Amino acid sequence: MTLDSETKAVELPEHHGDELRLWLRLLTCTTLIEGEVRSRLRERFDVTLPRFDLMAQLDKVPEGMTLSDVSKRMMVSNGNVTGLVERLVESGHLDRRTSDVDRRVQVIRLTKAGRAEFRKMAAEHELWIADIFRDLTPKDVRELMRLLAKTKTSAQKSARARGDRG
Amino acid sequence: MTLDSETKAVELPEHHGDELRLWLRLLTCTTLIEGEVRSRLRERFDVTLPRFDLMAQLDKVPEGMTLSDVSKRMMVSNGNVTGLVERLVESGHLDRRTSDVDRRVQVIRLTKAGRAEFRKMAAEHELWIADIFRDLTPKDVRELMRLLAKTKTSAQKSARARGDRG
DNA sequence: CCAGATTTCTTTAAGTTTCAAGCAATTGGC
DNA sequence: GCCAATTGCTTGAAACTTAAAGAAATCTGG
Repeated sequence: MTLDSETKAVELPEHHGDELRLWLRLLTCTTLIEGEVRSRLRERFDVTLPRFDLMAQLDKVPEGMTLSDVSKRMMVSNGNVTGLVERLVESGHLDRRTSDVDRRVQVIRLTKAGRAEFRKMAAEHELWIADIFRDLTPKDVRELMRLLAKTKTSAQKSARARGDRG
Repeated sequence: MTLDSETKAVELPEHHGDELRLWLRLLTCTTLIEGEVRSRLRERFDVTLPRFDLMAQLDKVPEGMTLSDVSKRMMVSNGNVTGLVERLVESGHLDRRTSDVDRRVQVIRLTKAGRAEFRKMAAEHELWIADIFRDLTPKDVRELMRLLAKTKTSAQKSARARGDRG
């Protein structure tokens, strides 16, 4: 018993290396895919990933969203969205108007041109993603979906437990 | 048969929604965890995530690495590393010297102080990660590792097939 | 040896991102 | 109605990021 506790001493203060390796692998996968998508978007459509992401959010809601909504959905800061929207309005992709009921609120929508351009990009984008995940069987995909859902819940719980607000 | 092909028409041009949803979920998970780690690093140690990541790379290799090595390992651009290293040398965390054998090459290492500080941060960091993944069973972790490995390989293959270099 | 190609790193411009501070509008309690 | 707190957004500073172009050193094949 004494011997046993000695041999295991190195990993005694709890063994958390597996979770760390998992996190690094998750990060590597995402970085890899994100970089690939970013390259293709630039090369094929000369658009940045953040702009594409913002347009993707808006495409789902024809009646438009507030900046706060976008900010929450994209999980980025308010100030970030302000700047992104500014440039997309400038380039004619977005339409922006102040809410009638609350003059603090800015409602943004895709313009007709913006929507058309986004749909064109989104169609190709979907094929890229399919190609990137080509080696995964439908069962792999289902299983990953399940495990990532569990991961998300776990992470959210951990964040909430800490205090959540800085 | 004619009827069948008509009813399926909407999803005929290939069905790739599952992969897209999987990608979005993967991205959500990573963004969520990354944000949580970023917050904690700032709050607890007043350090940014990129600096922590760079120091983590260097901690694994006491004899030091070149900027190119770091750039490849972190999957970020060369210019990015140049700036990061500049600031970390400035703050005394990194030591930098020109290689004797190749005067283009800059070798960087953690200073004694830098290493001590990193080790302190890394110990807590590992606990945060363990907490974030708390709900996953050891089996879940193994399974995720396996599926993400497969995903990584698939994504790399897809990137290579495209041409890889922009 | 030498010219051209390659590699390593830096620089530049533009854009993204966060955090913190601040302003304006709204809401809620009294 | 009024004041305080909250909410929605903007601004400013600093840092991060990429892509592209450039400088310096090395390598390669004559």
